[in-house]
Amino acid sequence: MKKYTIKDIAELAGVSKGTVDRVIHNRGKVSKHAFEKVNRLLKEIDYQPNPIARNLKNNKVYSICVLLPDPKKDKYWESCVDGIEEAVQEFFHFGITVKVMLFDPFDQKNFEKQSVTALKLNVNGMLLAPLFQKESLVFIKACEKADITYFLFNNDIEKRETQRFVGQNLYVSGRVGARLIHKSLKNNATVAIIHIDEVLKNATHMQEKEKGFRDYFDELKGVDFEITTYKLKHRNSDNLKKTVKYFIDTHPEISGAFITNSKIHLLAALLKEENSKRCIVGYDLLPENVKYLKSGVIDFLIHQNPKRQAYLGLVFLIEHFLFDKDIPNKRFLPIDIVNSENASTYLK
Amino acid sequence: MKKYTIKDIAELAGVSKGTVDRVIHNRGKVSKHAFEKVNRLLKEIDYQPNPIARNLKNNKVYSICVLLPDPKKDKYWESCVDGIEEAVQEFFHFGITVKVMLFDPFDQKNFEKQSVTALKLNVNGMLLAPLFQKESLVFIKACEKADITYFLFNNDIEKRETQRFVGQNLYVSGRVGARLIHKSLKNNATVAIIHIDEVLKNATHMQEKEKGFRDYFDELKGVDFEITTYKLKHRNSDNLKKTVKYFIDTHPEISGAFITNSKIHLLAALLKEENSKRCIVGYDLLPENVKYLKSGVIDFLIHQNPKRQAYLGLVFLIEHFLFDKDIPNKRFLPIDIVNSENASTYLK
DNA sequence: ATATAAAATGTGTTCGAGCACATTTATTAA
DNA sequence: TTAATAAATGTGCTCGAACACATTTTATAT
Repeated sequence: MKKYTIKDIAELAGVSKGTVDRVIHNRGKVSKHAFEKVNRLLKEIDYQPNPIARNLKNNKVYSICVLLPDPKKDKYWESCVDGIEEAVQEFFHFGITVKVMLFDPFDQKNFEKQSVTALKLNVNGMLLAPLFQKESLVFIKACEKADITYFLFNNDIEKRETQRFVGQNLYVSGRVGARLIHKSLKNNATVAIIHIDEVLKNATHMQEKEKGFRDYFDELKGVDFEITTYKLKHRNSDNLKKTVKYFIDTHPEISGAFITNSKIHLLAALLKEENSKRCIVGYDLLPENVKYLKSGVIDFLIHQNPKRQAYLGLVFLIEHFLFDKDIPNKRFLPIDIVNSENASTYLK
Repeated sequence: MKKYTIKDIAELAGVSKGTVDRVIHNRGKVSKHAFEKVNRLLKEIDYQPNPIARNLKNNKVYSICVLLPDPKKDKYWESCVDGIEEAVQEFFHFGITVKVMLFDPFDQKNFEKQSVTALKLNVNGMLLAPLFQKESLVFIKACEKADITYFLFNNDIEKRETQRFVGQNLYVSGRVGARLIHKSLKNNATVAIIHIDEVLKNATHMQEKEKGFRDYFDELKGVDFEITTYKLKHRNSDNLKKTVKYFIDTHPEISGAFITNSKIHLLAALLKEENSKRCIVGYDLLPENVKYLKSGVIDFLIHQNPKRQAYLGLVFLIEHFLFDKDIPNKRFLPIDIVNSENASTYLK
């Protein structure tokens, strides 16, 4: 398995390396005869340019902006920063500049403001967690207009032409939660789907999870689960706690609960002791959540792997710029089920 | 954040790049004065050589041998080949040669024979799945003597000085299985640990899983699980089926079963219909196993990710040779819990 | 036929690290 | 002091792709 270089191809075709280069890059200024001869050889040999040499000379500097929610406002996003860091480290020598911009996940206006600033940075690529549907769509259109290559992670948005997305299939994710609760509770039980502190207008991802959850139970035969959806929504965290407590006190019949985001610790904090007759399933390996998982209050967490999502999204953009790789269409990541025993294997 | 080159350092220190090079690689022939000046600068700047340029010139060709069980004899190993393929593809241009050697996982003599052949290949590195404890230890000693850098994957072996291993923590893996069964069956049940078709003398990995499984239940309070270990061992697959069938017929009281390897489909084939009062947990996403997972006969599979294990093991060796990276000590991979709903997210 | 433009092809430099070899400077022996 | 030797330092080439620029060949106009 020989490694062919441009020089090898040139010699085989009886031309100079300049001509081979022109053929490879379609720069024109090549006679039909030479073009065909070289092209045939390239195909025959399945020539792959040496990626090492290719990037040595590369004096271009590509800039990418990552637009994601402020981890201070929602800890879920903390590990994304690690993933971005990792990718930056990995491609440091290739001339990649990454600028991280944060926005308030509870404030559309702030997102709009930050996205306008991001556009002004005049970057080559944009990695975005499109929390707000409508505003994100506007932003993406603006990126297209400004010839900025964009990529989405965490959640997808509807009504898009392109398919540039990395993350989990949230519908399937809801089904996974349903299966876990079903297997734990057996037939006949009262189950709650709980959306905590979400702006539902924009949170189609919550709805996707709910749909998957409900579909799973709808498809079952011979069992009788009663499923109700609850929305606990408050900005103020003290208020939220009161609401959750009230909710728990007034719903003693619920034996299974599916909390559709990482806020599950707010509910777990009020449940305290382990109860093997109950099944509580939620999302994400926040330290708070893992604590309740290990103490047995939470039974399962679904790991959305935000770190890997951010890492991969960034790497896709970088490799597109550096190596002309195609940007992938909808890359779905594994949906990891975590219990008290395997939690530690996912943390670092 | 400027990218410093050897030339930059040389200019700053007022010496030639040759001197800087000698300092970096400790080749000597440098005056104390120059050495210190350059070294101070290197540290101050935190100089990192450009990995691209570094490998361009590299005319050395490193060879690695992968010694793993024949996937034809045990399908578990099939996906390892994909992982190896992936790594080879990724590092093709860096001058890496990989030779895969297969051995019969049920025949120690064959392993010994193949390992002797492998040693004769005169490779730089060796990636090994050390199924047979004693023989593998002998082989590793031989590698050390022949100055071959080795790395282990899938299972570790005892009594080694070095810690070069990538795979899962099998003790933890057993605990994960136990937690799944515990959560599904609640208090009081009869549970079986089943080792199918294993040569136990060498299969310390089975024992690790069993220990984790039992420890989990031993640590529980106020519950009464009865746990029994069964060994179903036959080379001939027809015989095995008969044994399994006999086992099932004579143990109707068992409501939970933990099968410690990928052979779980042999048992599942005889269980047929779904039963929500039962909990069957096993290992690995073989097509056969996934089939029974989706039909509800198997409740959970623990994914050992052999593809990633082989991939990472190979990459560690390659990066050690190419970039002088340290070989990692015991890299434990996540233990993935798979049910009927998230299975597809792990398959390609 | 010859000048001129256009097309095709070839040549040479660059990127950064690594290493062989050339050159300069310091040290020791005669 | 000078020659011989050792130590220290500098120079220049290589890897493969990319691209600017030089040169040659072909086509077109006068």
